[in-house]
Amino acid sequence: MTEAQPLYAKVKDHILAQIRNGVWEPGARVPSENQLVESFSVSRMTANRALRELTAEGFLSRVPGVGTFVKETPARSSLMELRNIAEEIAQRGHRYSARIMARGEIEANPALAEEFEAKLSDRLFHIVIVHEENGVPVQLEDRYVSAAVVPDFMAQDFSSMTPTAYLLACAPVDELEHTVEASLPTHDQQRLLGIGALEPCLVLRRRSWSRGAVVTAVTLTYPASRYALYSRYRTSERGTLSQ
Amino acid sequence: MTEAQPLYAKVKDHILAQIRNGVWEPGARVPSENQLVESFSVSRMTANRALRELTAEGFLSRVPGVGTFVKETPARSSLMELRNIAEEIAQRGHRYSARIMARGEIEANPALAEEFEAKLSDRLFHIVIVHEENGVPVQLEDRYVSAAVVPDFMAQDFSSMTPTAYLLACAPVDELEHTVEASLPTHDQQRLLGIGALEPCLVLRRRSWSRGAVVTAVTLTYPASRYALYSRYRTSERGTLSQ
DNA sequence: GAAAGTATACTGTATATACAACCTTATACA
DNA sequence: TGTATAAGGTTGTATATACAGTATACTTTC
Repeated sequence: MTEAQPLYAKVKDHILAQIRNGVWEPGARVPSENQLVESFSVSRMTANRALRELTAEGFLSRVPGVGTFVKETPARSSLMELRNIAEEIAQRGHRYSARIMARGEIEANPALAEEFEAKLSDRLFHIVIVHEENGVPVQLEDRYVSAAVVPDFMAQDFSSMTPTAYLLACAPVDELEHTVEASLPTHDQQRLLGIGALEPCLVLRRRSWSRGAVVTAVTLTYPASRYALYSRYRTSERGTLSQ
Repeated sequence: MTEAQPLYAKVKDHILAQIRNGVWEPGARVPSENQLVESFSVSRMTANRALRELTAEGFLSRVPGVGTFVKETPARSSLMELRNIAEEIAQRGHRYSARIMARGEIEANPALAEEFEAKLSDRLFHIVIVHEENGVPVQLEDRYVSAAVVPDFMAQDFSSMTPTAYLLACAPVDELEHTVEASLPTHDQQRLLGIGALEPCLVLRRRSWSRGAVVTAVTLTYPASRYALYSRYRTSERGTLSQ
């Protein structure tokens, strides 16, 4: 967990933490490169790299001759909010249930290592859950979790709290990646979801990052006839839409 | 227009150009830092910055002790942004083309009237376009547009400017609704997209509002094998990092 | 008092140098 | 033949140094 971290990453983390904890509000001035040189005992190039990367990542804005400032970040709603499927079903007045079909701890294979931006020897938790609405399977969750980031993951009781909810409570998400595609179900998926071979499925893949590390990678499979993804939101004043 | 460009930017541009022009295919090896030092007469730190930034931007992948390689970039579309499919395809260095399969003006039927929150007598434009990447259909666009909001819609030449781009220029979007589902293609869709009956499709439905009125309702159908929806963003950041 | 000049602080870029970690390949040895 | 070992190339990080460009505050000059 406590890996040897490069110096520039330590500086980045410190600044990000101040922003996340609200110590430095949007618009606030961030220490100059020379001040960071003093307080962290690093070279100016190292401080510069930390500030430059945070700027490229959208957290800061810099003005030559003036200083560095926390960027204004209006809230954005997204198509893919991290919604809790249990709550969602309950909200519709239906009965939620879950069946855990598999759980274990494995070593990362090459594909998983790349997905987690980690090494081959790293350990991952794996869990397969079928989520049901009124007893009918509506979502197949196939999830890998970094054991380094969330060591206590397996101790949880996922019939009472969904993995999504638990992970959100453990590690603040600061980056999300989604891929949505359509596919016909495999034999396993047909069996677990109780659907036919010709029923198309939505497949949503999500990776989430916390403090620069991949926390979890999950594949959610929805039978098309029982589920659709939906979102509706207002765009902010300045507009989140690019052409 | 030829601005004074930093050296690291010149190196970046050169590498990007080779990738965009297809000189360096995905997976191909990129010159090492020391080779760039030689050919560009820069210091290794400058070459390193160029390669590091291109890696952060998703164009390259680097392996310590081995080398730097052009990253594979699968066909993906951003979920959150209203992006122009023509630009998206061009950005991948591929050829974009479009075929208009139908266009006309109709009166709203009950279903459409409800969708547009309008009256039955209201007039709507209808257009069906097949978007192609390197001559292969990748998206079927079935769009209705409010004639009241965008009276000049039909006067446009949609082989040179996509409807999305035109509508964005006409009416600022202040609300968006998305639905994503999976389905098997209808006969018409099979014919228009040139796919088989067993190829599942992603179906994205979008409604957009401007000044309280529905501007357009569109159904986009993507063959699963040729396209996936993609988004990646930082939760505290404004712009989507689509790459 | 206003304009011009000056000092200072800050960011942006570029270089030379150094060392660590990693991977591949060739070589020496058992 | 198989196994260590060494060598060389590659990326990753860190430092010290230098100079350019920009904005602000202060001082001088008219």
